[in-house]
Amino acid sequence: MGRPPCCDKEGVKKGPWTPEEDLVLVSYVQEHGPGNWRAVPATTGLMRCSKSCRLRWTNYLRPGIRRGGFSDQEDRLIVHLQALLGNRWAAIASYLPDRTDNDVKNYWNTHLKKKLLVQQHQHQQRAPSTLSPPPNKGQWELRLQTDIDLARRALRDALSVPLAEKMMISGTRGATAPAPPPLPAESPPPALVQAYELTTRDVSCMLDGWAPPTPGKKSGSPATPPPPVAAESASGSTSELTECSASISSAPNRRAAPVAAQLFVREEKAAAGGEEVPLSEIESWLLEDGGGEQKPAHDGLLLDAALYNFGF
DNA sequence: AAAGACGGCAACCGCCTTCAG
DNA sequence: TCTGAAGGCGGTTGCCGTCTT
Repeated sequence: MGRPPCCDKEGVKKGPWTPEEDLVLVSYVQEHGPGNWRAVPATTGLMRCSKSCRLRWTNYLRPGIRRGGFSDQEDRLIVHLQALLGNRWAAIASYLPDRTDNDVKNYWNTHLKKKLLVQQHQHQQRAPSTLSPPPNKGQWELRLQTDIDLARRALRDALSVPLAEKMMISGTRGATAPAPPPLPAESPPPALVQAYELTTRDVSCMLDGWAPPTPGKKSGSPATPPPPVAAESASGSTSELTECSASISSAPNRRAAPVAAQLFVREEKAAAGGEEVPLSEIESWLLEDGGGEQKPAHDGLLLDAALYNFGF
């Protein structure tokens, strides 16, 4: 015996979501919280599969999502992480607290991959010996260590950018999101507001004051307590963006603790003169070595070619 | 100005893991 | 303990807007 079926295949609507459907879904989540997606179609009358509802929420309607306008820092972080983790987009996106795995994946496939190929091609023309025959075992071990060192250094670099810079949108690349409308006086600063894609922001505004319920024992991280940021962000001194990041990190079914989100809050608290937030284990791992410069050990390292030729 | 090519991205598909019954 | 659905995730598709000819 298993669970009852989530939804029958017949009569399920496909294709783009309408604003009305979005509104229904947002209202449901506002009332019940994210999760138990199989109940959404039955409860709301939406003619959508539960999976489709979850996808729509996690990728577009969830508060705090930033669309398009990837910064150079984000570019670098994605490239580094992709080199280290491969196409594990969910893991990569966990280091970009306001990005979704789908967004990162699309951005990689449509922008970064091409950019990387061009840069690699240019590098091969400058130094054809770069892509040399595979190394022997000793070299391979050295390579692996270099990969790890590079990734750590990259993460340090990317995550140590001043908070204000992180929150700024470059506006020179990626999707051309329309400029947000004028904001009321009590709204967050423009730099923060720009972080939201227009339509998503509109819907997200409906969720003001809403906080995700405490994750149940459902899949994901049953033994993992919510990150510190979730509770601390409710202090009122933190920005809307921080709260969004916190709500993301504390959302149910989130497997990896978003380190970047924690760093976000640490930096913001430090900037505001607040108390020091303890370093997590991962942060400590990232930041150990005292930020010492590490040089690539091999010319033949493909990762080196990717990273350094990419202009990083 | 029109038509075809191209690129970006939202959404679907299918596989895998987790977990409820 | 077993079964099968839910949820998560990465790959892929197809629509739509933009660009080029």
